[in-house]
Amino acid sequence: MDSSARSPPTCIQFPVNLNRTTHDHADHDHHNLIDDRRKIIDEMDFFSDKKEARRCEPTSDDGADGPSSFLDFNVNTGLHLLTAANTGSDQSVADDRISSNANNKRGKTETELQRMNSENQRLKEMLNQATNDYKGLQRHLMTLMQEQQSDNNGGGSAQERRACNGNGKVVSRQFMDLGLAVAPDTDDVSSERPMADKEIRGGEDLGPDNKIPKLNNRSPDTSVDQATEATIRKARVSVRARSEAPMMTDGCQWRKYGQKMAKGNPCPRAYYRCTMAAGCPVRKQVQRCADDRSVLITTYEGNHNHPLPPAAMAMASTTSSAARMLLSGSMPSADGLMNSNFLARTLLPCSSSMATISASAPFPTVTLDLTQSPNPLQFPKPNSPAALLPQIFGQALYNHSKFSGLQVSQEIDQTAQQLPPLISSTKQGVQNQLNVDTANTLATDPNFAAALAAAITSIMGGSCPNNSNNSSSNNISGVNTSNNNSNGNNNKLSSSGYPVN
DNA sequence: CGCTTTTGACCCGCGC
DNA sequence: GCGCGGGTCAAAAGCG
Repeated sequence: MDSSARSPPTCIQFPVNLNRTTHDHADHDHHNLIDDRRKIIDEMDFFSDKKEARRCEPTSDDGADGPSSFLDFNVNTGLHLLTAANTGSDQSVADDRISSNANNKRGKTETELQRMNSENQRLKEMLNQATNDYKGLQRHLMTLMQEQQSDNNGGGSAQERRACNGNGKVVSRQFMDLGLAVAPDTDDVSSERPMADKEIRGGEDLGPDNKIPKLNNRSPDTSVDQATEATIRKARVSVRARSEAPMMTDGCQWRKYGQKMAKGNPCPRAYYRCTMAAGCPVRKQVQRCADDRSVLITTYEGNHNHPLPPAAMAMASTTSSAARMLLSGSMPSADGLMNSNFLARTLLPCSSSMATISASAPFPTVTLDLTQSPNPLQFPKPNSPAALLPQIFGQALYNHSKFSGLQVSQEIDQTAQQLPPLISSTKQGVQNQLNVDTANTLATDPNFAAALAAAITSIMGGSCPNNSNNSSSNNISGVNTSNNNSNGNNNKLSSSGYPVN
């Protein structure tokens, strides 16, 4: 398994913002090109007669939604020309009946068509040139990163590694691992699904396996994997977010299976399990913060064993990655605890208060605190606040990757129960690489994570008054903060709609 | 009618 | 062994 083969899945960590940032990234490199294209099109319109220009306008609108991709570019240009050709053809038919000057007009149009064809050719060459330049730069960047990493290999101390953002192979591998944690390589899908299914059945009594202790009933050969599995399943990711909505939108389908009063909190804790696939082991708990009931605490546990919609990929990526990070940072050893504390410090160094790791029993937990607004900034609102979490975790994991040991074999071994790939096409594979670069670039921005958290907080807080608008699509019944009673184990709570995924 | 929520009961681990 | 608390089960109820 060479490093080049590993690269593609690396970026799956940032499924949502990747798309956005990829655009941004591409825009940086192709901004001039796009601008040039538009200018050129304008020029074409300028050279065309007014009728043609008017006819071309709707065509150019086809690709006018946001930053245009290369595909849009090609198609757009082609349509442009085709429209012109058709225009000429139609005109000639009509003109045959009307005027003897039609031939003159037709000849004019054909000349125009030839000119536009050559223009189109020239634009395509420019596009290819820009694409090649970009790929070359990207390769160069990767080379530099690897060189830097090899330089850093000499110094073994954590401090040294902390001081320098040595990435290269280490980071790549970490990203790969994380990618596997959520969405394994495309090529593995076909062989993976059956394995995942077998895993589910093997976990026997379909009955949402759950019962962690029961995992220990397998063959001795898999004892290590079992331990890893159990640890991963126990590892939890807790997200604190300020929201009046009953539940954080994460794109998954959940079914409530229980509710209890937790000690020390007047608000009940609701238990949900993922219902997007039978036997999916993922659970989550939703509870209001005792101190501040406007804060919603959502705790995720486990990894999905089924495909997820993009919206759900975000949170799934976050939780899965965090679980894996905990796995490497909270092994049952003194070193594990130390490592966890170390991780806590390395998580989001620019906003250390946002993420904490608790290695204490019973379960290692990463807590993402999105309730603090260190640096209010304006960000484009994503479809789901959860969509941004992987970005934050990307930062955390990026940093963590410099310190933690990597369980490559484990990661590979556990691909079987991980999610299928988010990305399958070659073009998107290229985007993956761009995404990693983008994530790395963003991770180096000291204000990025903090600003992002502020944006998330504002988004979630802003969704309160009309959360039916923002969260109705994915919302699930959850905790009601107002009508809690504290007698006995269970409380009656109001319910709401189901996810519409 | 099928799915989800509710909710009392049950199981399990842990501390004493 | 017992009590406590967290977590889950499953029958009943609710809902569209």
